[in-house]
Amino acid sequence: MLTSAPDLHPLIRKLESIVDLTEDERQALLQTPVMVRDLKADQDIVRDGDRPFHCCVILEGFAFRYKLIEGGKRQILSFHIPGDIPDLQSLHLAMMDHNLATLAPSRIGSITHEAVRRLIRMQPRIGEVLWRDTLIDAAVFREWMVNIGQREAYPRLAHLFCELFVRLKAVGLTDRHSYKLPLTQTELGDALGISTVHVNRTLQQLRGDGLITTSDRGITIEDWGGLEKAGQFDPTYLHLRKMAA
Amino acid sequence: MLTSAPDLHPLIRKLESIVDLTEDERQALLQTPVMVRDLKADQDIVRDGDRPFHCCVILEGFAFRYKLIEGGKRQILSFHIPGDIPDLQSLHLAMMDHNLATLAPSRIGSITHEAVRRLIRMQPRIGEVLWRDTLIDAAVFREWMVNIGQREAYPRLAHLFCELFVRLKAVGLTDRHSYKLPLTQTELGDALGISTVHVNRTLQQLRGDGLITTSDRGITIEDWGGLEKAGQFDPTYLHLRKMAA
DNA sequence: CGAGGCCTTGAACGTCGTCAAGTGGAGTGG
DNA sequence: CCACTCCACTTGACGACGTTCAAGGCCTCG
Repeated sequence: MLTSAPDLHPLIRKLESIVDLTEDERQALLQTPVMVRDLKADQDIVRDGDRPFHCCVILEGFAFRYKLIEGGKRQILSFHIPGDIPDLQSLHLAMMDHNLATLAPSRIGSITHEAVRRLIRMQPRIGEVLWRDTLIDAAVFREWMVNIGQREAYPRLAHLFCELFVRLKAVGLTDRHSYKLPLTQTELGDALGISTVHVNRTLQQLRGDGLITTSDRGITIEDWGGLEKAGQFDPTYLHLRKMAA
Repeated sequence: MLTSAPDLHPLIRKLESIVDLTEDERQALLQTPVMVRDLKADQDIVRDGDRPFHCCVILEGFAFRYKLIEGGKRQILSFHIPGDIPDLQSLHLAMMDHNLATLAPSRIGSITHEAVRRLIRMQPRIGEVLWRDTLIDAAVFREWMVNIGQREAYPRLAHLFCELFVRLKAVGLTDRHSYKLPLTQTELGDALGISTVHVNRTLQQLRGDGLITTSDRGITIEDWGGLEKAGQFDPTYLHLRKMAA
């Protein structure tokens, strides 16, 4: 748990996937005080009902947000990759209305709200970028609503795999057409609103149709065009500067 | 289509349901130039793919956001009531990724992005409130994801009716336990990810259980406690200052 | 008075959930 | 080094929640 010279480059890379940054802005970001922690997989970072006084940046690893409801069900709300600030909303919404946890062993940076506010005051354009980032967050929620509400299991899975590929590619975390994906089938199900058993069967179809192959903790897209079509995927809602292909 | 002395009070009322405003801030809002239009029901206000240069405020009536997908399906993303700024995200996301339309005859105000930016520059705290408003928007999306992804039709409908009641009450648009609700069963279905036929049958159950009664274009909650329980409703996610009961 | 929405109802079908059991790999401890 | 456990994945059977198709009634509006 160190407080010095943290590597905020994942954040900068992420922000540059949505806007240009000036040298001043980049410097201001790099000088922001960050506390870094290394967490194991499946550890809660912030919990429903908490009133956090800092925001988290994913520096390495994966995280996800989720809500639990009576009856033991869980809805996963989003997946987060290096550069994301999954609880940026806590800057203006005092109380957490969901949980944030690691999906895999991760390096997490914490920036106090105070420091974020100072950063925004010094570099107002960064404030706009952060606002914009939360708006993209909301845009992804909207697309997930469409996915969960209107599509069947097969396209639903396809769409998610497309989204993750494009987002990871935007921050340079893909390897050709493969990427790390430390998700269990239960987690996939909780994210997409389908049961684990059905995830299993549907994945087999996707593999059988030659769209993807899965390895230990990763996935390879064998037929991007086919997957995109199967998931009716259109990356516009991610509001990236340059689109992947 | 007039450009003078518009009544922005619905917006002020809405913003005051989430924060306190100073007199200066209220004045600044009232002096913001607004163009007012009266629209009929079922009219698109902004369309997917547009690059709007202004934001819309609902002054009277109801609106909703939706996405269309191949196959003719439609997902309704949110419902909007007087005081809401449903396309505030266009301030920082150039291209619309969904549609915005009226649900009933409505009076819509338009404020140019330019004017919004000026307002924020003059009254930075209003900028924070607007950011906060978009964050609440996202919080509602999250709760809808839970609703659509994890709950069955019966609680899903109950939850939506609870949410609309609390939101309308927060801006003073309820009458005891009744409120105007100009929604067809098809629209309810498209919002909740269930078919029209099933909405119909499930509504009959809600009525049969004495939780609600429906009139022409309105709904009355007959048993708030029961409805809340049926929908597992907890208004925390709306991040209002004072909660309704 | 006709037309078009919206609501309602019935019946058949299907996607998906639940229950249950079994496999296999990874990590733990004897 | 080999049980043993735990967890993720897999498979089969059955049932149910919800969809689709089809048709009829009611109200509003032109």
